[in-house]
Amino acid sequence: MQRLERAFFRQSAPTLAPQLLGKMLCRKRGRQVLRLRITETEAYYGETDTACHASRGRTPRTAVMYGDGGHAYIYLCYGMHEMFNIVSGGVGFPEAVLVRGVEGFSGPGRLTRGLAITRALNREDLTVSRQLWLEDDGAEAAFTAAPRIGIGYASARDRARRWRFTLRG
DNA sequence: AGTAGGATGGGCT
DNA sequence: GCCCATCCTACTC
Repeated sequence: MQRLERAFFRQSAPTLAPQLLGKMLCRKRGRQVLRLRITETEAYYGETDTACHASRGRTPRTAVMYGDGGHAYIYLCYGMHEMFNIVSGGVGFPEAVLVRGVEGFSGPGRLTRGLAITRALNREDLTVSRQLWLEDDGAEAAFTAAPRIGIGYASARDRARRWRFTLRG
């Protein structure tokens, strides 16, 4: 088991998102560590991506996306669902990968509830955290690409982008 | 200071 | 397929 480090997360979101498939999302709970394989991701890429929260510019909420790759961006959706994103790329360009599914939990709201991932972990540095991190166990990961979910407000061009990645098999 | 709407999910028809 | 719970963010006045 190898913890994923900074250089890996500094790739652009559309490149990083499929590479996160098959990696282990690790969450410490008491004495135990839950390790669940990532099965579904989505890329959100820059201020010009009208589906990305940063499309309206930098705000207190989105500031973490402008920071270095490898940090957690966690926000509340529809007043009840915590969404877990991994900031990608380098400093200054806002982008992130939404983790939409892990083995045992399909759906971005369900997996955060199942792993007790809340906004208390917003901005957590996943390269050094003892609470939340990622590991590579060397598994191969074939995937399929499709349009992103729940972004009807975005431009037709951005709705059509195939930036949703699902583990095949 | 007030408010519209959202990167969802479960339950019912 | 439709409805809606539930609350924060960001935009408007």
